[in-house]
Amino acid sequence: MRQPAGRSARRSGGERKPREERWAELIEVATQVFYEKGYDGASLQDIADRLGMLKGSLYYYIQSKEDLLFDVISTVHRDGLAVVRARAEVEGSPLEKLESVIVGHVEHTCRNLVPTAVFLHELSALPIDRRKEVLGSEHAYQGVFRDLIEQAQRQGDVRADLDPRLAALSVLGSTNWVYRWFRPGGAFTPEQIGSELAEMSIRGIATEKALAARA
Amino acid sequence: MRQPAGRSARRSGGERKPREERWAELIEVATQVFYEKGYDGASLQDIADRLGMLKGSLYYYIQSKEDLLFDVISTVHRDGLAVVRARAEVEGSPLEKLESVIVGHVEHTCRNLVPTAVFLHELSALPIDRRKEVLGSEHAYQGVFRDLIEQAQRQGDVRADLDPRLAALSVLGSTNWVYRWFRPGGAFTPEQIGSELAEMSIRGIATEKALAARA
DNA sequence: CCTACCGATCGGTAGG
DNA sequence: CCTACCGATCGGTAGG
Repeated sequence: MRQPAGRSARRSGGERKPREERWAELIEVATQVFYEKGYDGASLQDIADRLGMLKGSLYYYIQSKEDLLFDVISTVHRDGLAVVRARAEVEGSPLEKLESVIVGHVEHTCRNLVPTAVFLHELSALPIDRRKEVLGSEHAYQGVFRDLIEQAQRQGDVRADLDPRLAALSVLGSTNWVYRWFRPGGAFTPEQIGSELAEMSIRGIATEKALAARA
Repeated sequence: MRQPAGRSARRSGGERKPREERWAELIEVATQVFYEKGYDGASLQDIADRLGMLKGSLYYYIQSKEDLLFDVISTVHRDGLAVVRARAEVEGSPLEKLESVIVGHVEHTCRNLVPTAVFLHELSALPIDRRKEVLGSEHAYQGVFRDLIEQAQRQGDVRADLDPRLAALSVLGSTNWVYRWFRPGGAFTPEQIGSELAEMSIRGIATEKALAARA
């Protein structure tokens, strides 16, 4: 790790910032620009402009444009996965866990709208090996939902005739879609959306027995 | 409308085709390339290569790259909207209509996977006026779902405490998401997916009374 | 449809 | 971080 050099000429007279701090700014700006223009539509020039540096100077921090996308995507995916896994491990029945997982997932999505949108839109811009590095072995995210649905099904809390994969995809669709319409300060809070979507999802797949016991 | 000129030199010896036929090929190829690479990642060179013509020759058919995207997107949107509107008008209760609309929407999505994916991913690449031209006044698509949910709610078939907008977005999320995981020849047929997603959606929002009457 | 081009911009690099 | 640069490619055009 090289250290930034000392007193060279600056572009707009600002103080040079520590590497870590500048890196954080870089990622924040890159996230925003990828969100607005898409990965391919965004240029390093756009990003450099907003940071007040020259395009070539970005290579002091990165090896390639792709590094920026990878950081944005892997961070939001790792954090989101941690949220749902934590909620899948607390005390409770599988159906109760699933409800909590859905709420956590939706709230995390609302609170990380921009990086989540980049993740869901631009994952395909990563080469396949880095894509796998992000997603982990198997569909980790999807697996959390499907496993809980299967467990709930064995307990008679989810309808027996339902395919757990299909049910998981239905729930993930309903919840992930939030990234397309949620607006901070809009008609609904993340908590409202989380609890309402969870309610609809649970009712959509649960047995009458489980629903009666819940009330 | 100019007619293609007669006997000029050809690139690979093939016969020159009628304008309409060639235009259909152009759109088909463009749809596929936009799907694979995204609109910004796709070049007119890519498209011309697959058609066996030169990049500049594309301008015999189009005025700009954007024309291609606009055609792809407006066609699939128009067709999909026609499907759900037709099903919203047949005989039946609002809840029955909604179920039919969901089935139709999902099956249309499965059978038009590639253009649907381009629509859902690249709409934002269109300038705002052409975007509005595609979507029509207000959110036409979303409106079909929301209106039916509101009507069903007035009849006591959808839970009274549910926000119809939120419910519509939940259903649209679950069903639109199909474009990300459906594979022709995979584990599920479009009919299966349509009927299962509809079942989950209806159960998720309906009152117990309506569900009992349905069975 | 092809020939033959153009200006602009892209991601990226050597050297300091 | 800046200076100064490169090869490649982009969408698009004039003229036939």
